[in-house]
Amino acid sequence: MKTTRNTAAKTAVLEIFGNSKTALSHAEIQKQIGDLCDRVTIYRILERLVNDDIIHKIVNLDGTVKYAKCHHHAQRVHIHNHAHFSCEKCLEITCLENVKPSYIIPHNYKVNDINFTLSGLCPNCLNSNI
Amino acid sequence: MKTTRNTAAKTAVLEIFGNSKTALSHAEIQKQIGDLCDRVTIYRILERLVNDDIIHKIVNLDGTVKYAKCHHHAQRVHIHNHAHFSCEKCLEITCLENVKPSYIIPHNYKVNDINFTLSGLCPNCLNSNI
DNA sequence: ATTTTAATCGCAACATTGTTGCGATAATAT
DNA sequence: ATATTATCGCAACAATGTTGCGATTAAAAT
Repeated sequence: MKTTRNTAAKTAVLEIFGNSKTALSHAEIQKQIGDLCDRVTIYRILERLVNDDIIHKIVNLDGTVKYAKCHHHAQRVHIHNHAHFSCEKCLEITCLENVKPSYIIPHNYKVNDINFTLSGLCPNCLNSNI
Repeated sequence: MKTTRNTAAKTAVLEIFGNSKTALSHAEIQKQIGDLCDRVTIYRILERLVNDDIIHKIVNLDGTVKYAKCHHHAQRVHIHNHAHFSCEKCLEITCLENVKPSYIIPHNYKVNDINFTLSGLCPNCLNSNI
């Protein structure tokens, strides 16, 4: 039945996500974790958290991978269909929970998951550009 | 003025794209190229072709990167705002040129580029599943 | 409280993907 | 034919992710 365990490393990773308003990469998590656990362990924790729908994986336009907390809205089936915004300047990735794309797809395709990422300048960097 | 040259390797890569109906990864191109040119050269050719708007880069949900030919429709500004479909079974990625998402974004964000990828079963694999 | 079990970990080793510097090569303009 | 310089090949490196396996350890069972 595959129970999932609470370990020190997992707790630490969850706390890091709790303190972050933006999505985090493996490297960023590792920097915060320090030598509390191994590099590989972080990969495995992230994998588990994704499977348990506690975080979701975000792939950016440039191919970089980040993770962010899931905010469940009492949906039965949990699909991460909201948009992500990737700032070209500060490189931060944020979930735009309320931005959901609408689209029409040919009937002979079966869609299981979607990825909708917008890239450009976030409000902070847009202001400091003026 | 930076002229761009036609080399044997570039011609070969373009021909491979011409013969493919789906998007191609660096590894797939390399397999077809054989030892006609170096691995690094393929990276540099892909980089150039992207800059010249001859191909566009597609980042899949799982983080894999592929490239596909651009189909220009007499637009002045060339934005790759169409959807891409990634089949979970045959792993092929195809451009859905006619599928374009509509969405509403907060005004304080400046969007320069978008990535809209759908993942699931393509028509071929959907049929063979029945 | 002690034992059992299997989920998780650390480590080492490896694979893939992508980048950079630099001297050599070759496409194009003159 | 010659000059210019975009492109190439090679080697070396870096980042990211994966796998196997014996050692730990959280949590269930006793």
